[in-house]
Order: sequence, then C-alpha cells, then structure tokens
Amino acid sequence: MSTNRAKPRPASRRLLPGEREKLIVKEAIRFFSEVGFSGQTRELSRRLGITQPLLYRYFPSKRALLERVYREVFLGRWDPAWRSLLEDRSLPLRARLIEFYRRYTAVVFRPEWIRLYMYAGLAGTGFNRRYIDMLEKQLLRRICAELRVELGLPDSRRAPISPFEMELAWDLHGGIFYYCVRKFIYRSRVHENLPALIEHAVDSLLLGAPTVLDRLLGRTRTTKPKGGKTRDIP
Amino acid sequence: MSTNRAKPRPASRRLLPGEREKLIVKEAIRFFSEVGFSGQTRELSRRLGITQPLLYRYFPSKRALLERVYREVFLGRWDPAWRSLLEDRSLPLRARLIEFYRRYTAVVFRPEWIRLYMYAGLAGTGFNRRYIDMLEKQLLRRICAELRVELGLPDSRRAPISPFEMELAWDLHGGIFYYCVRKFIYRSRVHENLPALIEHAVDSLLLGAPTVLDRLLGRTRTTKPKGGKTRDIP
DNA sequence: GCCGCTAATGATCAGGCGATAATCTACACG
DNA sequence: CGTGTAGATTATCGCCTGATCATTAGCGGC
Repeated sequence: MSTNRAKPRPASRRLLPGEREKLIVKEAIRFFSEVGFSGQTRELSRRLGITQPLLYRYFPSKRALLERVYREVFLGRWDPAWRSLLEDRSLPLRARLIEFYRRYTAVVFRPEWIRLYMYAGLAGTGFNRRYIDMLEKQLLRRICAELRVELGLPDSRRAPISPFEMELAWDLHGGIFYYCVRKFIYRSRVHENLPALIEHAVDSLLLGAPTVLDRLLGRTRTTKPKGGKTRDIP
Repeated sequence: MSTNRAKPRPASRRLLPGEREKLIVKEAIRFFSEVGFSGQTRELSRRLGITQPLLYRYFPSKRALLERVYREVFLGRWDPAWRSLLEDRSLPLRARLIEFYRRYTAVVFRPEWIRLYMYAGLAGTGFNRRYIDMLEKQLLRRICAELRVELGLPDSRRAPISPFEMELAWDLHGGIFYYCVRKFIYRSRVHENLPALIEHAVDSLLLGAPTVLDRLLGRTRTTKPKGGKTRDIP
C-alpha cells in the first residue's frame, strides 16, 4: 500500500485547513446557488473532489455551511463606499446614482448572488430581512434624502422619509434588480445593455419624483429645484 | 345522489374522484408554493387529511402533480380579456394601463402565484420561459404598440418593436412585479397602496417614454403626441 | 528514515423519501 | 341484507440523505 504505483495524484490531497475551507465555501456558493438549499452534501463533495464526511470536519452541519455561504455572499460583499458615494455632493445626484448602480450591480448582479438571494427569501431565512433592512437604511433612505436636497424639499432630519417616498427608491432599485432576475433566474433573453438601463431607471426617478414629491409634501419648497440637473435628458 | 339525507359527512372519506382531485390540487398549490418543490408527499397528504399513497391514485408521480399545479396556476389563471383591454382605444392609454394592472395584479399578485413562479424559475422548469413568452407577445408587446400609437410614432406592424422598447414595458411590469416579490417572498413591510403604486409606475412610463422613444426612433413622428393624456398627473 | 500529528477516507447508521402492492371498507344497487 | 366496485388504507420496498466513528495516509520535524 505504501508504494503508490502510477496513481495520478488526485489533484489536491491534504491541504492546509484554511485553504480547504476556502475551497469548500467557494464551491458551496456556486453549488447551492444553482440547485438551492435542498442540494445534497454528497453532490457538493463530489464537485469538490473530496469525500462527503470531510465537509463535517470543517462545518458541524449542513445548516452551518449554508449560513457561512450567506454570510460570505450577502455581508462579505457589502461595500461601505456605496454609502459615501451617495452622500458625495460634489457630484450631481444623477451622476452619483448612475455610478452607484454601476458599482452595486458589478458586485451583486451575478447569478450566484441573485439566485442565493431568492432562495434565501423563499426559504424564509432571516438573511433577506436583514439585508433589506441594511439596504433600506443605508442606501435607499440615503437616496430619498439626497433627492429631497436636490429638489429643495425639507431636510430629511426634520421631516422623516415617508414610506411613500421609500417606494420611489424601491421603484428605482426594483426596476434594476428585476432586470437581473429576468436574466439569471428566468434565464430570459434580456436586452444586454445594463448601463443604458441604469441611466433610464435613474432618469425615470429624477423625472417623476418632483411631481410625486410635490404632491406628497405639499409644495413646501425652500429653494427652487435645480432643474438642469434632474432633466438633462435632451 | 338524489336523496341527500343530513349526514354530517365525516370530514372527507370516499369522495367522488373529481372532488378529491380538486382538493388535492388546491392544497398542493398552497403547499408547494410555501415549501418549494422539495416538499414531501407525506406532508402534503397529512395536510389533506388523507394517506400518502392515495396521491398516487390520482397522479402517477410527484412530478405529474407538480406539472398539474403549474398548469392550473400559470395557464389556468390567464385571462384573454387582458389583451382586449389593452387594445381598447376607446379608453385613454393611461386608463387602460391602470385598469389592466388592476385586473392583472388581482389575479397574479397572490403569495402562492408569486412564490410558485419564483420556485419554477429557480428550478429551471420550462414554465417560466413559456409564461414569459406569452407575457411578452400578448401583453408587453401590445403595450409598446399602443405607446407608439399614443405618441404618433410609426405603426408597430411596419417598424417592429425593438428590444429596447420592450425594456420600457419590462420596467413598468418589473416595477409592479417587484413590489409583490418584496411583499410575498421577502415578506418585507411594503407600503400598502397598490393602486397608487400602479398609477405611479404607469405615469412614470408615460412620462419617460416620449423622450426615450424619440431619441431611439429618430423623431419620425407622423402626428403630434396627445400630450394631455400622457401627462395629466398634476 | 522514522514518527507523530491530523487531514482525509471508508464504512455505516438511523431516519426520510418516492413509489408499489396487498388489503380493507364505504357506498350504490338489487 | 348480501354483493360488487372502487375509493382509501396499511405495510413495505429500495434508495437516498445528513451525520458519525474508526481507520488510513500525507507531510513536517527530528
């Protein structure tokens, strides 16, 4: 048994614990995003080229592995710079929004992210709620606040952002997000021009918001809106 | 059958085949929409108050039952009147779109519909593709065509609807659909005013479309757009 | 080249799963 | 009240699945 006659060395035996764990998590993300949480540990181990019990050396249970996957994807890929960008008033709001969604979609709009997100939502894990809370508080609410500033409406610290205003931000976000759902979940043939779609969604918000917000907040402007910036669509 | 004496009918033993089948399908829709396709036949039968092998008297396999569920939900709830409504030019386009989405959402925006749809999409069954084809050809393309008429742009039979125009319709549709995803899949607290959301999404399309389409189709108008109808928001 | 540590494997368990076949029993009919 | 038909149940098969444990084998240190 000691003399290994012409055995092709199965790729990767006896790795350092850290490396093996990374490999497992990486493949688990791909795997569970493809087949869902009911995917089997044996199939995952087969893809990894290892035996199934080895998974249990690194993770006490399948659930623990899944939670690691969530944490890695939903929390590990969150970029704090997103928020700073939205707050950076040295840029016009339109440019900020477009650049933000360019960066955001670069991270989030990948099949494994979207599919895991949807699986997590359907399974009713707390991860979606937590992510949505983070999204609303740090990004969407910030967009609403900047929109108020842009339109010369009352400061968001004095008059809190209303649920209806949040729906405006959700429309923008949902429009872009849903495009990705069609692409990666429905596997539909989508028009392959994300930048143009983002621009259009942003313009749509900036164009429609003044009317809606005026109606909602009762025309309590303090300054004139910077019309040139919000409607430079030619 | 004729003399139905007041027998309390002990729950549901020995039903007519048709009735039993209906009960099974009805509960299967609820069940699989909640837990996904990996839901077990034993659990389903427990909910129905019957034994598990009885399911196999009515459906040859779990897959067959699932296909029946899809057919019932996605095809069985499609209303041909939707298309007629969109084509009915005796109404202003804005009113048509609002009324269409009022009716459409009344049927489609239920937890079991949305969740089954998303599960089907993730599982990669052909049902989504088929449904999306139907949606695009019968409804979204129709919306684009009516939008052309409204804006005095070339007839859709001469110049076919472009993918980019379809994206406009998808924006509208996606915005409304995504609201429901947040509600029934993410179980997020959404602003409970669907009619207002529909109005806003429709106005957003009608407000933004002229600019986008003009730019796209190169200002080949044949008549002036009926401005009063597309922007009667104030 | 031996040895100890531990990554990795092989064998296996207990429960769960879809599906099948034999059996029971509710109901209509005469 | 007996009897046949068919709706419904009981028992069970064969396989799968998450998880466990004893054993093997690769690698560094001496």
